[in-house]
Amino acid sequence: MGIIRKTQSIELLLSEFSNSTGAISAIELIKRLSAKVNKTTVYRVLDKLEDDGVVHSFLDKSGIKWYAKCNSCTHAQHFDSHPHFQCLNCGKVDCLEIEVALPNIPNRQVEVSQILIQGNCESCSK
Amino acid sequence: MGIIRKTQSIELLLSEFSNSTGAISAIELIKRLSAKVNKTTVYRVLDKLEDDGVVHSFLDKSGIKWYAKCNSCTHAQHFDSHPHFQCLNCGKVDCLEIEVALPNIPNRQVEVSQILIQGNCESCSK
DNA sequence: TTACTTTTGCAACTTAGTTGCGTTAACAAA
DNA sequence: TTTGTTAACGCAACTAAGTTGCAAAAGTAA
Ligand SMILES: [Mn+2]
Ligand SMILES: [Mn+2]
Ligand SMILES: [Zn+2]
Ligand SMILES: [Zn+2]
Repeated sequence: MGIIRKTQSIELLLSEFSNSTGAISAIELIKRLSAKVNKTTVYRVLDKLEDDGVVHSFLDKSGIKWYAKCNSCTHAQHFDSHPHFQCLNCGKVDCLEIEVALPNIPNRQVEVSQILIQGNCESCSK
Repeated sequence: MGIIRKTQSIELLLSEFSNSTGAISAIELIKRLSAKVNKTTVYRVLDKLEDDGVVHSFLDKSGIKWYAKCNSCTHAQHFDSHPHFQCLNCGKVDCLEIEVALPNIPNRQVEVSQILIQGNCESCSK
């Protein structure tokens, strides 16, 4: 079940995402909002936002959770199956709006795929 | 620093890998060897085997660590950058010996990429 | 306001993995 | 075969991300 009431915590989380282009880790959000929102609430709100198609989540190489805004997802369907890029220098993570074509895999039915690419971002590759 | 002495724990870990075609999670290895090897040792041996190019590791969707045999890697270089496949039905995980061509990503230097594909394996897709 | 129900904070818990340290066991040299 | 060196080990305690249960607080519609 998604979001039903417009509460302060939800507004605060949403404004973090609207002030940001890239992805934000759950840990970073907890840190940023620590004065105003409890970490349990942060996790719970993120869950609900994801459930509603407002944000999507993925894990980085060290297994921690990141969230980014969705473009046109709904409670019924998530379309965000794009790769994510993590800069090995500055740590920034963002969504790549590109399609990666997976070759056919013999005898296997593909349902989902997650692609994490690491390297140097635009600002860090000079 | 990699493996220097051929100890019992190392032999036991190695035999788990030689008796298996797919990947094995650290947790599963700890469970299987719990009577003979301490979990700290399991983690430390896996680290060293990876360092020596004997196995490679990756995280699954829930962030837990899996290990699989390498083909022709060494201490100096890991060549295993293939995708991994996890069956959503039986949980089995294995290496896919295929190449996935990533499109060029504007303004970014790609160093590494990790691809986890999920779906139904050969035995589970009937 | 009131009544109802969702959402929140807090503390306690879970789980995968790590660290420090004293003991054990490889293994090379004697 | 014994001995000395030190890598590897077991154990207990710890870390860190995320989860759970429950009582209190805050939305919302009446
Ligand atoms: Mn994304
Ligand atoms: Mn592999
Ligand atoms: Zn960068
Ligand atoms: Zn299967």
